[in-house]
Amino acid sequence: MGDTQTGRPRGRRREADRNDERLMQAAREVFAELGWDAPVSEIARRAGIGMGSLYRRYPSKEMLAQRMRIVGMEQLVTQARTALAEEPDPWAAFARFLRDALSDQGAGGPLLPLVGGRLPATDEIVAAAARLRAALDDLVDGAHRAGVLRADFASADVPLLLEHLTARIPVTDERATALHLRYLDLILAGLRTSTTDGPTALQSPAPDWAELSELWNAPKK
Amino acid sequence: MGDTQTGRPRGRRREADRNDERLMQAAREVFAELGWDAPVSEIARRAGIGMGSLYRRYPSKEMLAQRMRIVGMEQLVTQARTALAEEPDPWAAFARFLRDALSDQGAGGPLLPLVGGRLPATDEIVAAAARLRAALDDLVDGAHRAGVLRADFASADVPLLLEHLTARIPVTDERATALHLRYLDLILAGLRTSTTDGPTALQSPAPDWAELSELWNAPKK
DNA sequence: CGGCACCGGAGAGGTCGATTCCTCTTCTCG
DNA sequence: CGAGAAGAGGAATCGACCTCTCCGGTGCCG
Repeated sequence: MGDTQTGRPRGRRREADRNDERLMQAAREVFAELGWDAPVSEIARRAGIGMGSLYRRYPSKEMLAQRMRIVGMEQLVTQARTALAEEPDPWAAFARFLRDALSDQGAGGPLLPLVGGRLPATDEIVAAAARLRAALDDLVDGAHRAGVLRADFASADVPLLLEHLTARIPVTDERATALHLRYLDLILAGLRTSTTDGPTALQSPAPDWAELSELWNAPKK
Repeated sequence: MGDTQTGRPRGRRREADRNDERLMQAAREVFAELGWDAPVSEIARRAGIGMGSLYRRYPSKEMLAQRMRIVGMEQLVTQARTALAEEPDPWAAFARFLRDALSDQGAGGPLLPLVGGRLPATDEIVAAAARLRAALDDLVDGAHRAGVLRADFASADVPLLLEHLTARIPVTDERATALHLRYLDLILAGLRTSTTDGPTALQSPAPDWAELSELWNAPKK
């Protein structure tokens, strides 16, 4: 059945779908590298499609970015769930997720685009954020319960950490990713509970998800 | 004597000097928050001076930024030297320097501006970078020799770490600094040599100063 | 083979920012 | 005290650049 309902896309229609994928891909890369100010034309160029096609699919730059944010978050959710499912050890799952998120193997794009916050919050975005939160909670709670992750680390720290770790530095994508992973290793070392260290409590309070959503969404205009 | 030579600045001249300080201060803040694309007018606004005055002092935005980079680097050098002088314990000195650099107490500005690399390298910049390197080498070597800092951490990691840690997030300056310090604590925990952990070697190779200077300076045009 | 739906890309119109220019103020000095 | 220098301030200039629209060309279907 499945195929019968929508009909397997063929010809022109198939190209449109492929274009859409390339678009998301390109948008991820470009926004990650240049930030919100990246010219739309650059996205089109990298996707190998014309401006016309891009704007037919998404009515505005903002809509494009919104969609990309959702796709990005869903990708993180998938990576979190996969890590959880494939790694029996809670610490391994946690560490693997962070590494996957940074190297972003699935998408091929070198960086992940939590991107230009300060866009109006769509219902879809809110929903995606909720799913992301749930997934990260699972990951972090699991590690906490296993006693391998320092207790003063919250799940809301994860997106912020990723955002810090993906700081844009003007080197080749490959080297940038390598450096990101290097510093992730450092942070993982600091995150792991060690029975020897006592006085290493974090001094500033953890962020919570309310703070994150304020940070990600425009002040409800 | 001393005063006789230049004459203690008075009146208009004195105001000009004060303006210059405010300018550097404002530039630090604004560039730190908005990045290289920050409008010059915003810097002037925050410094409380007019565009005319700004442009009489610095012939272009680029020159202004260059000077600011030098001032920023010198400030880091001072902080490093101070930490080294005032903290007998190598680890304490190292940690204190990083904390100082992030909270930037001396300047009053909330963030430090390693800023928009990719500007042509002035001789002055090269010299300042060399002094910075020397200071950081001292700090890192001291900790290494004391055996309190993991061996695979290089002095060239310091500027990169700072750059990562100061990732711009759109919250109040105070909260941003708090979060930066939070993640610094995490990294410090990971940086400290612990005799218990073996398998935590960093996977990506350390950066070196040659890489940094490429990253900071425009490809000699 | 004709028509439709879609593609790519040049260009209109508008925003925004670096730099300049001109006016008004504050000192300095004879 | 008045003229002139040295600045201060900020509006106006001159482009650069970007988003989004419009249009001629092309491949696929019947």
